[in-house]
Amino acid sequence: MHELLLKHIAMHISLSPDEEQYFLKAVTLRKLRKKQFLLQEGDISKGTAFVIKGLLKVYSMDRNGVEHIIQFAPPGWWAGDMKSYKTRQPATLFIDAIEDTEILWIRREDLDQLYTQIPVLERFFRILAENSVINYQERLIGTLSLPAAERYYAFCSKYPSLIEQLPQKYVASYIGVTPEFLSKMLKNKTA
Amino acid sequence: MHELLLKHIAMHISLSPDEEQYFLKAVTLRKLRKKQFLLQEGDISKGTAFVIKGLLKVYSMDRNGVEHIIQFAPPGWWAGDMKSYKTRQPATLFIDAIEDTEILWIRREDLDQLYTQIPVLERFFRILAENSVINYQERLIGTLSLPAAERYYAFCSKYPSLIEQLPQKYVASYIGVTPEFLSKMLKNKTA
DNA sequence: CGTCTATTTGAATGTACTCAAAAGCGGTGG
DNA sequence: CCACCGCTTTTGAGTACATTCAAATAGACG
Repeated sequence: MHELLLKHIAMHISLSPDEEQYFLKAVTLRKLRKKQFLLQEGDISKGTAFVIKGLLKVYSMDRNGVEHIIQFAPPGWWAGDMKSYKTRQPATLFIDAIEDTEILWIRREDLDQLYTQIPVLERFFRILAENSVINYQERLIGTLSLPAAERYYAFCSKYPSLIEQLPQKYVASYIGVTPEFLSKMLKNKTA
Repeated sequence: MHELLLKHIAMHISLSPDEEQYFLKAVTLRKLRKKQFLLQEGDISKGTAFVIKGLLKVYSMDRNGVEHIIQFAPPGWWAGDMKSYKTRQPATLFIDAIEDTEILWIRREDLDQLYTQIPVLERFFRILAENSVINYQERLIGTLSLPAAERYYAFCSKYPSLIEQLPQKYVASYIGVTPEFLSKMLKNKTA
């Protein structure tokens, strides 16, 4: 059940079997039903989730009630509201399950402790955060410099499996257009 | 000359005087003239810069030759092409000096060594990267959900000192509009 | 089936862009 | 110290990409 997490960690750092077990003790399995919230705006995010099954979306809601998806989290990905997590302020993001999902949950206090007990975990999460920076930079450049059609194709080639799995309107939200516009766009390109 | 860097580090972790000196040994002062490049597309980024004086911009160039600024780096900020730095692939970003600038430069090999010699530096750069993630997330949400005028006001309130220092066209690039459009926008709002 | 949600379609609209040209501003050299 | 040059900002007209709103159609699920 936790193999995916250990494998994921082993991609970046190496832990002794003892350390692995110690780390896993801090982690709890949680299940979310489709449409269930992991976090809502106003909550204080008390931990971080590692998805092992299913699919989460992380999004903000604008003042017109429109969702803007900033991340999908399929198995092997982390999801959280980093700002709320770090500052202990109310979240500005929502996280919910697109389908029935299982996550491994780590509370902030536990992770903070682990950092001192297994210092190499600092490296692991440093690398994770740095990779995340790279991703957000590239996405930002896309929204600043590419038309919608090319953002769509970039998404397709970057996340081919998600395209098949996701309702089109979520892809529209992610690339930053209305569902209506994405629909028309796809029709024109095929014709 | 290096006080700003030590002060910046001390905000997040504490180093012994010995560690501080050891860290500073890995750092070299470099000066850039206005308009001089620190990094160009195609270069392989061999290090990271901490600005102590002046102002850098980090940007990408689209196929029409238009700059899209992804970050300004005034004193106290870091600048680099994280992707090229980590993967050792040719950079996709440019970095140049908006005005005469002084930076402290750390090469990747030296920083990698320092991570093992002063492990708490992992924590420092983890925190830095995490804060960076928060920033990019917020900016992404802005570009997805706010009209240009509000992105402009958000920029003004977040970076009041930069507004006075920067040519308007760079602000336009950062918030993701053409200089012409920003000019018209400001005229209308004042009138 | 029937209901709920997602997708499609169309018409009207709006926000921001392109291109071109004029005006403003700052620095430099004569 | 003024004149000129280069760069930034402004202005205007025409255009394009994407949105809004409304309604019809299609799919999925109980």
